[in-house]
Amino acid sequence: MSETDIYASLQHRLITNDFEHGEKLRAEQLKQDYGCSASTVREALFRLSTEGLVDFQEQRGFRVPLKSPILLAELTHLRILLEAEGTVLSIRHGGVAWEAKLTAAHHQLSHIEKRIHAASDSAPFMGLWFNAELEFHQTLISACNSDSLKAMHIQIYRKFRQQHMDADRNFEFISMNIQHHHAILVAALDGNENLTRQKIHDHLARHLEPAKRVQSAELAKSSSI
Amino acid sequence: MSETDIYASLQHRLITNDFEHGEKLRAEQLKQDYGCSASTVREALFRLSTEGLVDFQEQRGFRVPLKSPILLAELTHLRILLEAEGTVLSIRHGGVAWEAKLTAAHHQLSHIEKRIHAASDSAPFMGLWFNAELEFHQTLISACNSDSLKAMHIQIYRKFRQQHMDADRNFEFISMNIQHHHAILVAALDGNENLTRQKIHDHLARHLEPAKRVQSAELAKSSSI
DNA sequence: ATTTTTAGAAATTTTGAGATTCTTCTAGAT
DNA sequence: ATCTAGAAGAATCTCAAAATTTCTAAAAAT
Repeated sequence: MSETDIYASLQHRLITNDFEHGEKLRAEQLKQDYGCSASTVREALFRLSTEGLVDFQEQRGFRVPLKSPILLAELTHLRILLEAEGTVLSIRHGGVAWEAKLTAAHHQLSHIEKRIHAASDSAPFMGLWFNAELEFHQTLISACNSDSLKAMHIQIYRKFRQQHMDADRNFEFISMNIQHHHAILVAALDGNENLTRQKIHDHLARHLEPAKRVQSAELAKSSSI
Repeated sequence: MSETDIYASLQHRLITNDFEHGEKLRAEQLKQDYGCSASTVREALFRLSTEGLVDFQEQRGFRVPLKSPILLAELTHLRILLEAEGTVLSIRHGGVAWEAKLTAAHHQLSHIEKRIHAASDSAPFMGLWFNAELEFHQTLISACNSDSLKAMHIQIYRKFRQQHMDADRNFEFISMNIQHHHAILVAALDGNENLTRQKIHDHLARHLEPAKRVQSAELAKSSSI
């Protein structure tokens, strides 16, 4: 297993909350999991720290970041900013190929969400849902013609997931999600840029405090770049 | 010299173009510069690769990213997006303290730019100008109440600088810059959010191809989050 | 009872050598 | 002349141990 594989594996474990928030990450311990030396794990942890998925302090090692409602709100704001911008650009440059891809991604996600909605226990579906949800949101911005924007978005998305991996399993949430995703799809296929921005905002703003939600909605009305 | 110091030093060297674009970065060579072992340099290079300031390929080491007009355009777009958003938030939350800080930062920058404008050779001022320019743009977004937005901005800014460190030395550029920075300051102190967005856009859009500039201006008129 | 000191334990950082992989160069075949 | 195979050389990657720093908790001092 190479350094890059270990990096990818740790990244996945961090965003699926395989570790506890605040937990110490010791290279000497983690090397057991991967059958390699501590230095190799250390290199991977350094990369993850630059990305913000791991906290690093000199001479006192690595830790999983603590849970923070403030951070979650910040990340939500940035997701709204980047996804709204990226989706509008996709509407302009994407063409039919993008519309087809988006429809497909939505269909897949919608299918899984309906199964969760019907099932008594959503736990076994969470892995599938996770992938489909990411795929849908990535497809939204996939035709924006900016690799930098996409890279920034996935980075924010990962930190968002790390902060927010629970409470996502109740009936009401899934029910709302189905409606939200559908509203975004319809607005985007219709080419209605402002409505698309609005629906992306509405979808993500549920992760903000009620007070912040109003503030953010106000901002939505102002003009941007 | 600790790993963190080496990381910071290499970061600075990379964004001031101390290395050639495309140059190979050998840990075995760089260790000479810092009097440490190759592994320590390697760890720093890994961190920089995650940040996008260094390209990494398994089994073929590290390289300084090539110059790319496309990448510069993408980074410019993201700077406009983040700085416009951050500045509008600062206008709302900053209060008098922020206005004072912004005025001070502008005064400092303006002073240096006027000296450059008067001088025959701008080269000796570039270091000062670099710091003052970054300080001004960071102060714009400093009261946005989002450490995540600031972190994202500095990351984009560094990559922008790495891509764009020349051609910044001619008369016309500095002359325009003085006007641009002043226009942003006035609009921000006036609390005029839309005008501030517009001026930030105008200031940064000079790094876009003429065609892209129009496109970007259109986008500026649409509403955002 | 509270604070400070200190010695031992534990964790982190750094190092340099060995193993592995890639690149370049050369000789022979097409 | 071009292409391929193989060997020599160079760079990269991995690892375990040494050096450094921090942490813990018991003893001493206030």
